[in-house]
Amino acid sequence: MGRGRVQLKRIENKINRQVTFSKRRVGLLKKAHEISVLCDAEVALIVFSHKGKLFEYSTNACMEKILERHERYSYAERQLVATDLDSQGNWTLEYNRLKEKVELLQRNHRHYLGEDLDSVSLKELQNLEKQIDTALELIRERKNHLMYQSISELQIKEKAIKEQNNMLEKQIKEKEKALAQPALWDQQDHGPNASSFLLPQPPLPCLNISYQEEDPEARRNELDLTLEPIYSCHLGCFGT
Amino acid sequence: MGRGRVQLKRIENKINRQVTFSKRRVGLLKKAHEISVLCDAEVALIVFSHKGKLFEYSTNACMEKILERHERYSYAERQLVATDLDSQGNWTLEYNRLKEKVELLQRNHRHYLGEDLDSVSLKELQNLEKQIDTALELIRERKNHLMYQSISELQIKEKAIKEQNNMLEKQIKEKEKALAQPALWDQQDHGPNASSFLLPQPPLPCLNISYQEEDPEARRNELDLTLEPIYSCHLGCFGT
DNA sequence: AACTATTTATAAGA
DNA sequence: TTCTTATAAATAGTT
Repeated sequence: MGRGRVQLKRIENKINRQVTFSKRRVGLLKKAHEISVLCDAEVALIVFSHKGKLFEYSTNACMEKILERHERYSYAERQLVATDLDSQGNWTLEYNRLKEKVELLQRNHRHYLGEDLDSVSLKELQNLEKQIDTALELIRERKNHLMYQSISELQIKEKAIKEQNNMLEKQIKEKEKALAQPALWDQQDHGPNASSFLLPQPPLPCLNISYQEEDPEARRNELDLTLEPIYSCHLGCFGT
Repeated sequence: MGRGRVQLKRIENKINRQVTFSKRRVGLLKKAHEISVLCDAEVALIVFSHKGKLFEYSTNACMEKILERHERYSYAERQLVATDLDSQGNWTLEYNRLKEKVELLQRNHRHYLGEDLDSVSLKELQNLEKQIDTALELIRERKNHLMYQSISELQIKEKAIKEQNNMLEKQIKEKEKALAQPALWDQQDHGPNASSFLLPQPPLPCLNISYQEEDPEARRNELDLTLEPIYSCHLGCFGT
């Protein structure tokens, strides 16, 4: 388009290149806008001149949103491509893939350990962070489970110990009664009280067993009620 | 270019729009490549079709690098613009930006609630799911904190109650002693023992206070030791 | 997807 | 830079 054909190679004449850049830049941005409007597409166009000056166009002027979308899309695509190749059964490809994969894994492994991060961009770092977060989720789930158990057991213990307290207090009351009527004590109360003094534990095991049979489920449900609503919260947003 | 002028407005005929999109998309990508080569410029072009399919071009196929460069550039620019506007007091621009932002936030908010997802592709949905997972982290952190507190408190309680048990058992022993020597009881032990019978609680508050002053820290550190190693675990990776 | 009449983009020149 | 103009390229409507 213009006088004479254009060869697709760098224009060596500096002035010429600059002029062509200005003209084509306008044309490119215009076309980007046109396809965006005509075809209801979302377009983001970024152009850095040779000198490093930035020119950009984006549908509805929300560059960040489109880049964000691209970020998400290309991340997901990478994962799909990886699984796609699995089902092809091409062994040469498979081998090269495996080699690449090993390298990737090693690199990732280092990244997961926080090493070799010089070559990792901020965005990639952010992604890395996310991935690690996700990995943590499983661990946390397990941890949570253990913690719930721990709480349940502590609560059971607590109950049992309280029960034991009550028993002991009752014994004290009995002693008090006995002391209040010292005349009767010699004949009646001596035997039973001596045995309960030597063996104060018996009530505890019995209580433990009965609570473990029955209470843990109720306790866990109680805790779960405070857990579930959290998942319906909605936080965070794309835009800055 | 073509038979008849084109009006710059959305093509309502669906088929027509799709065809035009295909044609113009090729043209646009070609032109992006041309300016890149001819003028030694760095170009990144992202196009999402109406249906959400991605098409992209980037100089030397390094999209990430260019987007990063843009990120850096536009961040610096934004700060300049921000300070500029502050001193200019250009409220119209500011207003429009705010309006855009609100719209964006609202759209995102709906997506986070699972509404309005018709225009969101499967891949984007998968990513959205991930983002929500990440948002959950903060909530879980808080929850964990509360759970640790709960455990600590239960353990403190447990200790205090056990302590109380010990006290009560001691009292029983004293009673036993007193009963074993009924002759001495009338003159010496009556006053003190009666008061401890009427007020069995006093030892507990004292213990509670001393534990709350001193034990929680030790307890929490104990728990943290089982927590920290988890964060240094390395799981998951990019490729599958 | 291929054709073709037109419009549009732009290279070169001023 | 901007305008002009000849010409190459892109593409809308059609087949």
